[in-house]
Amino acid sequence: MPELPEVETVVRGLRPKLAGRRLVRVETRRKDLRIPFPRRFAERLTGRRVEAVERRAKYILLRLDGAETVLAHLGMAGRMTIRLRPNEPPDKHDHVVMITDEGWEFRFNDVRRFGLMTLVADAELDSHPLLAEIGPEPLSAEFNAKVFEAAIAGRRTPIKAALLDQKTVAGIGNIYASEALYRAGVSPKRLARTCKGERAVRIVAGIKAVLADAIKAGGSSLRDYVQADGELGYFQSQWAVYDREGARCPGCDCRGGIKRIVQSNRSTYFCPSRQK
DNA sequence: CTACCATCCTGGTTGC
DNA sequence: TGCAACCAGGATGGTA
Repeated sequence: MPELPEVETVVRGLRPKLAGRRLVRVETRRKDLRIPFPRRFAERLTGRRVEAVERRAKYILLRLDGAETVLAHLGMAGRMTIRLRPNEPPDKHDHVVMITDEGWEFRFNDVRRFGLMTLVADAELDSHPLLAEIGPEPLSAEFNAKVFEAAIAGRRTPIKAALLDQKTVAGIGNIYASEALYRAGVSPKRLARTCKGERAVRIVAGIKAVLADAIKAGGSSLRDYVQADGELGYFQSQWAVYDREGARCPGCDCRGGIKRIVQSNRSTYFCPSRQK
């Protein structure tokens, strides 16, 4: 899926067209995605004002008037776009369409339907099952080496798997886990509980740096991901290791180049000579 | 707690 | 060219 940088880019694209606007027409075009839409979802949104567009972890939040929030996740292949395109028929995989009072058309397209969109009362947002267990925002000051070390203390799982666990830290997925560990010089196979002290400092710095760089580039585009205006991100050209099996490591002259291994059934890429 | 596997779903790519 | 197998940015729930 879109990981944190891609979701952040989508949020930044949606915000100028959605925040402060009223939804004059809302349509769901099937009854569920990963989970069912709430009862009368479209009716309950129609006429509401979007007060803010925010991100938490990989979730997109449309804060509505009336103290409710649309909580949305893009899954692996979800796209949210917003354009002026009157009367253009929806695509087969456009599952939600919303029109604002200024005539902008929002579409949630998701071929694989691993995404979701639901409606939550603001009072229940923090304790909502989808959000309650999620760890700190990696780009916030509250995510630091001390907090990170505490989160992984005692865990016998490989550090790569621990980074994919949203309880450890929010928003990291398969691409940025590999990239962050490369920047940190830490092997993805190293047990989480051994990533203490200087290693923890380097991993936290690696996470923050790679996510910030990726946001600057508008995220990574391959296959499904596009920004809210349909443009492509370009961070994939800056990947050091992800999807680069056999390529030269950009940081050293090691012979073997980038290696690919499988952990928890997901591909991991790293440079064995730089990452210990 | 942990590892591991299957599952949801579609479509693009690879290999025979 | 056809077709089947495999693979994919996520998350969850079951098993051992």
